[in-house]
Amino acid sequence: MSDNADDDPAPAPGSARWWLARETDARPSRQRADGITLRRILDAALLVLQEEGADALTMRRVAERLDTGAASLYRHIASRDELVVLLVDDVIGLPKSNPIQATDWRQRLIRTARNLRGHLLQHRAVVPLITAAQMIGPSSMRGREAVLRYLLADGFDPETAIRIHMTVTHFTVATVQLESRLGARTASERSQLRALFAAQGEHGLSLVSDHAELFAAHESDTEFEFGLAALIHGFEHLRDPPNA
Amino acid sequence: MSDNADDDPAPAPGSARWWLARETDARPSRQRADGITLRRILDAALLVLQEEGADALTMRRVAERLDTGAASLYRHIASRDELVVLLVDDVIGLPKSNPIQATDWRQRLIRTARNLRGHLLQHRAVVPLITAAQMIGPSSMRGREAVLRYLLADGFDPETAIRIHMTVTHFTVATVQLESRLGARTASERSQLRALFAAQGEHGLSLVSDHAELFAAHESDTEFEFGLAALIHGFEHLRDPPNA
DNA sequence: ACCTGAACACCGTTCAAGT
DNA sequence: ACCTGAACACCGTTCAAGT
Repeated sequence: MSDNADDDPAPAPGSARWWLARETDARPSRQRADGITLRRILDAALLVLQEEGADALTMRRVAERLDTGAASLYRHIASRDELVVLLVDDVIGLPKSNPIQATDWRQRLIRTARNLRGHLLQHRAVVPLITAAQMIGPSSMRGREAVLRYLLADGFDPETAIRIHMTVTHFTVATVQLESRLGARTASERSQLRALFAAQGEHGLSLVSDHAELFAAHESDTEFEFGLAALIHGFEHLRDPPNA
Repeated sequence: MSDNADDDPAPAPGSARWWLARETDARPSRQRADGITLRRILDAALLVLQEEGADALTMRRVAERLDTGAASLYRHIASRDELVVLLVDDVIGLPKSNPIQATDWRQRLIRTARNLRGHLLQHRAVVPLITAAQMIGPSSMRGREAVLRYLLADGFDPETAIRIHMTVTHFTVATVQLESRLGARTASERSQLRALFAAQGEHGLSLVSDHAELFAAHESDTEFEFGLAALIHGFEHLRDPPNA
């Protein structure tokens, strides 16, 4: 009789329903004879991703690293999509971030965002795989709790605190994500970029062409710091209750 | 003797070198007998994407729409990657945006960003395919020229203007991108989300659990407007020369 | 000269057959 | 009962054979 999706037989990997089902089913999953575990699959997948690139992340290749066939992986995960979701959450949770010491909420927000950015940049390979759907896994939840704690302690009301947290987190992930496929820019790539901007004059885009040098010089580190500083300036106007 | 990549035989689709090579080779590409053109391929691809989803965007399926075989597409594009890059730039360029009327740079920035967001939301299917690499195609370049024009006219120095443009554009695209895989949230999905947040109490995350309702209620429209307002507040502090 | 069917080297996933 | 080789239904891309 239900017309919602609560009884959908197969929730999409990464969705709230999927994570919930996962908590419920959290059976210890009796040790298999062959010694293959979810942990080993995730480790193997991360290695494939880092060493061979995104295109190489196939069930067959991961299985190869574990000296078995692709079919064997299906005893531990239901699909390749699940593997990706679990891998992303796993990597997001890796940094045993030492608690952030700072007296000021602005400083704590900035350091938290920089920590996340630094961590993501160290794991560039997984960044393109991150979607909002995956940012509700256990690792993301732990990060949320910590940020929420200090924003509330600093006098923000819960609604504003959550909005600030979401905005900064999404901004940080997104900045890394949009730059991740460009990779580290070589001098040659930068000069190609300058040439491309300069060439736009031929299509009547004189301003883009005139400032080709500045566009080519644009650094995503700078953009991140600039945007983060602007956001935090903006948040001060929205503080509640005002510090008067 | 060159140790840079300028003579790399096959630049990656979407890279500056690739776009540059495309401008140079801009031969009119003599009409084929069968009437298949790049234009028709892009239109067919967009239809496949919108009607059948991301997984259906295969060379075979696009070719089917044009009553031919996959091999025939390779006379017009070099690879599937090229198709995706061209499709994304094509869609970004679609809106014949009527020039934005506003007296204030803040208002113009806000309307430009909202226009872009609205346009992307109307073409959700292509959003996950956007990367920074594609945002240097001809359509993006045209948008850049327009934004740059009014920021410079409003007294920003070129470096700041470019930074503001890049930050707002990336923020806007990224916000849509992170939410795009969640799709329109149904009441059921929202209640699942609330349940997931509420369940975090069992893992010691009491703040996340206590505010489950607020997290589940979080709207990406609100986040977008909140972040955009905060960014623009922040930009005012960085204006150069100051309006004194 | 142009076009494309058929083939190649892959995929994710399933399941019958083995242990 | 558990595991997995082999098969199925797909991919993107190539190229020899056709027109």
